[in-house]
Amino acid sequence: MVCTYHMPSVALTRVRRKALTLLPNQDFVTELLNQLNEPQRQAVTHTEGPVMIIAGAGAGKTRALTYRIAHLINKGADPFQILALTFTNKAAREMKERVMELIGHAEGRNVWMGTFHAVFAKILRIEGHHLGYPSNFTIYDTDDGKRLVKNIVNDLNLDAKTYPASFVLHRISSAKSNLFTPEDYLNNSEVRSNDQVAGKPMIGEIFKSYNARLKRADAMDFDDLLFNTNLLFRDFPEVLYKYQHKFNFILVDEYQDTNHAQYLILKKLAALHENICVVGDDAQSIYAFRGANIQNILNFKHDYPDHQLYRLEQNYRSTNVIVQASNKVIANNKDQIKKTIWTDKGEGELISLLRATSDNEEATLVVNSIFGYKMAKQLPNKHFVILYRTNAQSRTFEEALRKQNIAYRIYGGLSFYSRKEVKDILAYFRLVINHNDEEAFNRIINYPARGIGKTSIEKMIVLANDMNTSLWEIANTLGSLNSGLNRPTIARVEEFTTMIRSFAAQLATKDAYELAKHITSSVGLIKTLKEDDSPEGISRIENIEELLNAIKDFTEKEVDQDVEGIVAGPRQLNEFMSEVSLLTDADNDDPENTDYVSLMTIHAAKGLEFPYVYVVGLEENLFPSIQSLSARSDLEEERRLFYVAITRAEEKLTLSYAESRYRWGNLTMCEPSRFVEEIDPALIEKPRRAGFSSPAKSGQPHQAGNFVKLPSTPVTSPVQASPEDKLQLDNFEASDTVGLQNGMVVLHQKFGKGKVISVEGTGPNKKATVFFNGYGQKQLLLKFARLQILDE
DNA sequence: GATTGTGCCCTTTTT
DNA sequence: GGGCACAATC
Repeated sequence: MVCTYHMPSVALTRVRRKALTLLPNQDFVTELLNQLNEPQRQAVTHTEGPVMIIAGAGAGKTRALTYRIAHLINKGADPFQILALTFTNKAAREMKERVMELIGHAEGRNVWMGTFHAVFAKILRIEGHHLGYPSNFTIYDTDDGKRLVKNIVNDLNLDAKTYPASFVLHRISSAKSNLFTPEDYLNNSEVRSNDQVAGKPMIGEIFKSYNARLKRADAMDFDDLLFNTNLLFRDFPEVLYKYQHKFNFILVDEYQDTNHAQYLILKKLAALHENICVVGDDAQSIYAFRGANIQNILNFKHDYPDHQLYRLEQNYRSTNVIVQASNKVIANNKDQIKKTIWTDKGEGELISLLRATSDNEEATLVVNSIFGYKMAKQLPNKHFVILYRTNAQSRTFEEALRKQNIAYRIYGGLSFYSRKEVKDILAYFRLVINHNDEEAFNRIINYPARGIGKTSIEKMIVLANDMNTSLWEIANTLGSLNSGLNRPTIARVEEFTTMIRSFAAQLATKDAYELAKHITSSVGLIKTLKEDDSPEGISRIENIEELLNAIKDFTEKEVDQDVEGIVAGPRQLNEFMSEVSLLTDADNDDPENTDYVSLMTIHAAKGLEFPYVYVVGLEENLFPSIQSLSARSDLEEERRLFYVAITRAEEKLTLSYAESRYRWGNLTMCEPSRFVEEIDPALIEKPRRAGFSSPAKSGQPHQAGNFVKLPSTPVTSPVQASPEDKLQLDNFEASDTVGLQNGMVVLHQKFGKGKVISVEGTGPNKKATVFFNGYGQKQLLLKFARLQILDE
């Protein structure tokens, strides 16, 4: 955990001003700088004034940042005065580790290093009272936000189909990222007419209510952390001055991904010293969908006319084949700053392209390829990563890896902290810490069941809305209100609030683990879960145990002293909770067992590198995604995403696609992605496919890159001959299985003889359900299955 | 009020 | 294929 929040009572004014004991060590500095190339060295040693570093993929961006921090401290800068902002916890942690390696643990840990959200949350816990927030405010995640929007849509008697929670929330998020208040939103005629045209005129009203409900719950969503920080610095100059003064040196990673709110905060913070160094690559901007604004790179040039620009164009990561392929791909984008990325790492292996008939076969092919390389070259699992566009694609690879007994780890997806049972327990902790947290209240008031039903809760919510107060307040004054609840129900609600209060009373006296354990056992959740002895039920209990273990680790862990003057002591539950809300699954690495194949979305892979990279699911409508095809800017973002994907590879890049894939339980036809065609064919090895053999079964995996090629399969590069290829396939289907009917006996190259159960769909989507002896029922796309009719 | 059953939407991507 | 909201039934 990088950015640790500590007790808010410890004010920043209790400064433990460190004497600058570390004298510049000339040998060390020289050695440090000798490890850099010329532009890197210039960027690192140019410490005063605004600096922008435009760095290509693999050009040593992180290295420049970490060395810069080390160099600053060596020159005598106080680590407490350095602020380094990243976009992911993982990036922040890695940077911190590298800085500590360079200059030692004692100094390195004092640098303020964390994600925008984590650092600003920390500041808001200390300063939020200026804006009317208590220091124990809750951070609502997307899930909480969606529930709240749903409730509001319901309360306003709006149609849930016209106002889907995720859509509304996205609009609200964009508005907040651009610093729109609900009032700004409602008064903006352009926005309003957009909503009007879209048939969703009430979004502004929902936004207004959403913000009011957040405030009432003493809660902020992710966007509020930025919005409110900006507000704080805008309206409270003395607070701004304090932090301007504190952060003498500001460093920002992945600057191309900053949104408008982040841009303005940075501008304000840096205004006093103007010692701001931003590092970015426009080609790797992949977060425009959540408000990132590449224009911020241009704004930087305008805001700081005397800035110095450094370009890092030498790629140290990848082979020439990979660098050339990525240059070619990104050249298709109109919007870009021209760069010439080069490497002297040597040509390297050609890019492999795997073509599979189905998503399952794609997974088998990829995993067999991994297995082959592992065996042939004796490589550890951690050299491999499988990258995909959407989280949903992980399943088939997971299964294939499990079959081959290869250790793997999935990043993202349904994260540990978003599992229902974990969220339930966390809701108890949240409510204990912040009684006004309504999402938590709603979640657990009747879970486990304590006889407080839906109608009772509805009545309380109506009361809360009428009196504009929190649910907690209503729950505590039910006896004196004309609530319409019956006496036994009121008694049960009172029992609940009394219990929560008794937990709260122990916040200060028990450490995080003791209290968490006490709450978990007192509320009877484990007991409820134990009644379910299915595998899922058992895994739920295990997850809760895992959560308690995590809290135990946290409690025992040494306090990271990155707030000045912090008093070490047993760590408490509210400290744990303030960290957990900004955590994602990727932040839970098990240090004991690190040798696994990684599976993650391309977004999650940004900033990482692996020797062997598999980019899978390269199909039109999946990658690029179907939503991106209507606007050029969206398509270009997808292309940048592809660029990010292929530039993760150090030695060997393998691309794959499937010709058919299950989506939403339906078999869909796929065409290879246009991105594959954008790579110079000379850089790609002839495509291979596994044909219809079943390699996983034999236990005899193929040698690296040596798949069975079936003579009957037309093997052509999709780059050169895909139309022709398709034509052949179409003809095949038309001539051979056009008259396929129920009850016919057919021959399949892999499954053998089978009987047709049903035929559905038309044209290229025509498919048959066939029962094969020994294989069972299969759904086959006629276009690919090449069924031979034996008998009628 | 709780439990079980049924239809409906879903899939971008993350802090 | 699966999770979740709503409906029907005890």
